[in-house]
Amino acid sequence: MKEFTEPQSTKTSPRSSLSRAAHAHQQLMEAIRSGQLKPGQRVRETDLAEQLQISRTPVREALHRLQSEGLIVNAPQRGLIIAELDYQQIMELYQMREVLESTAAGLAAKHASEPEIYALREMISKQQDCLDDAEAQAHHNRLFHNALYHASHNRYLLKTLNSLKDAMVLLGATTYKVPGRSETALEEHRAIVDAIEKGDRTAAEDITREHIRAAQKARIELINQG
Amino acid sequence: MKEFTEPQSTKTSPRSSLSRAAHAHQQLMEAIRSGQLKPGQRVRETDLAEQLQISRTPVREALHRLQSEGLIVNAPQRGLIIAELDYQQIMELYQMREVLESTAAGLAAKHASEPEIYALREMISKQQDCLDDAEAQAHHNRLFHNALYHASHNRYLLKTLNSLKDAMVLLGATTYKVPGRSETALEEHRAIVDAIEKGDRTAAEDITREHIRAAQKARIELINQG
DNA sequence: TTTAGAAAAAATATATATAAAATTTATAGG
DNA sequence: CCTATAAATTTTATATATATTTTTTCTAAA
Repeated sequence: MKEFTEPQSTKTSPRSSLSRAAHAHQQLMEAIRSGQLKPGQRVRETDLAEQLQISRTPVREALHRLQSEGLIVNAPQRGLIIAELDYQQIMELYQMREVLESTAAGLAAKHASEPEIYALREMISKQQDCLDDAEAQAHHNRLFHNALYHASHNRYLLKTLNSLKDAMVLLGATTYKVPGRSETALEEHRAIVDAIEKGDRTAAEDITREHIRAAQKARIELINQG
Repeated sequence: MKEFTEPQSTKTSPRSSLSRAAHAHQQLMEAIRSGQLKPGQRVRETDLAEQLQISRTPVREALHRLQSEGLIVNAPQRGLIIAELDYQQIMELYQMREVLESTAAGLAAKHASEPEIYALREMISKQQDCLDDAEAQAHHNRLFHNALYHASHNRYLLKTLNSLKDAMVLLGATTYKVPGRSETALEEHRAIVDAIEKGDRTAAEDITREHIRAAQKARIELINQG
């Protein structure tokens, strides 16, 4: 079996200060994101150890971590496989995001510092600059949401939302491929930050809830098209 | 150092079909719950391997898992220690529970099946039967909340709430030790199930939010007494 | 004393070897 | 041709050995 292609000088290649286990985890996440590893596909310690040129021990740790994150599941009669989310589970995922992201925005409206709000605005402006590139949009979108999680100043919320974000990798194509979604999402981000800046908790919650619902609708559209 | 006392035939001794790693994890959780391992205390692979009479490998896995669950943290200059939650973090924990438990109750009002509602009532009745025993109350309380999580029919919510429940172990003494808390909590549980049975989502959410807030107040009371 | 730095000690990360499970394949009986 | 069972194979779990890294201890200079 062929080894994972590891693009050299890209921003995706952070480097060797990482433990081998952490590195393996990153590589696997990236392989899932890029589609080199597809949902349902089997994953074996031995294979990965060989492909990544390390021993089985750190691979094992990475696999355990991915299991606890729900990206890999132990399928009876099949062994470890990349998790396949069915429609129901995807809806549960968005339902959860709706609750948690709106909570994060609401808390940010109460607790975000001026520099944190500034950072959110910066990200929106970066996103504005690449409205035509769906992948870049998705990247900046992730950064925005991450900054929002931090601004909530609740560590459990932060951790859980990060975990949900990772699970989103399993869904494949970004919803920014849906025509018009980029522009709408950008507007929604602006409205969220406006509400946070005003300290309007309820508005921040409501707008964010609608933002996630819109993303969910775009996702359903993508699913129904195949 | 002395070995962990492992009470034999109690309900806490599930047995050997478990992998060693899973067993180690259980033992550690139990040691934390029982106070044999206290927050801030150092935890070493080698020690545990010796105490549990197994090799370092499964101990390592258990420790990693506890780390990802937040029960153990890697303190710079000190190594692995049992996590110590400061006041702020405890508040964040209850804030998160407030959001998630109320969401779970709201979803249960929409999706719980008749047998699931029946199970909730059974648990309330069991709890009624041991109003004088704080530990037993705490046990039945955990079962009740667990059943509530399941009734929400959202796997991400279930998983996250279970994780929060585990983190609660770090808080030590149960809030059922606060005079009158048992009786009040029981009434609140009844009100929650009533709302669920009626399919009244908003009521289920509101009552549950208040239930968690009451628990938080009891917790604060415990903290302030030392 | 205090503090920087080297040496020693301890602990963790990784590799590899062995044991135990689980899965697949092969074979005999229906 | 199907089914059940056992042998063979693969894969994972655990143990142990080795390599790195981190912490501690000791020493010497300020």
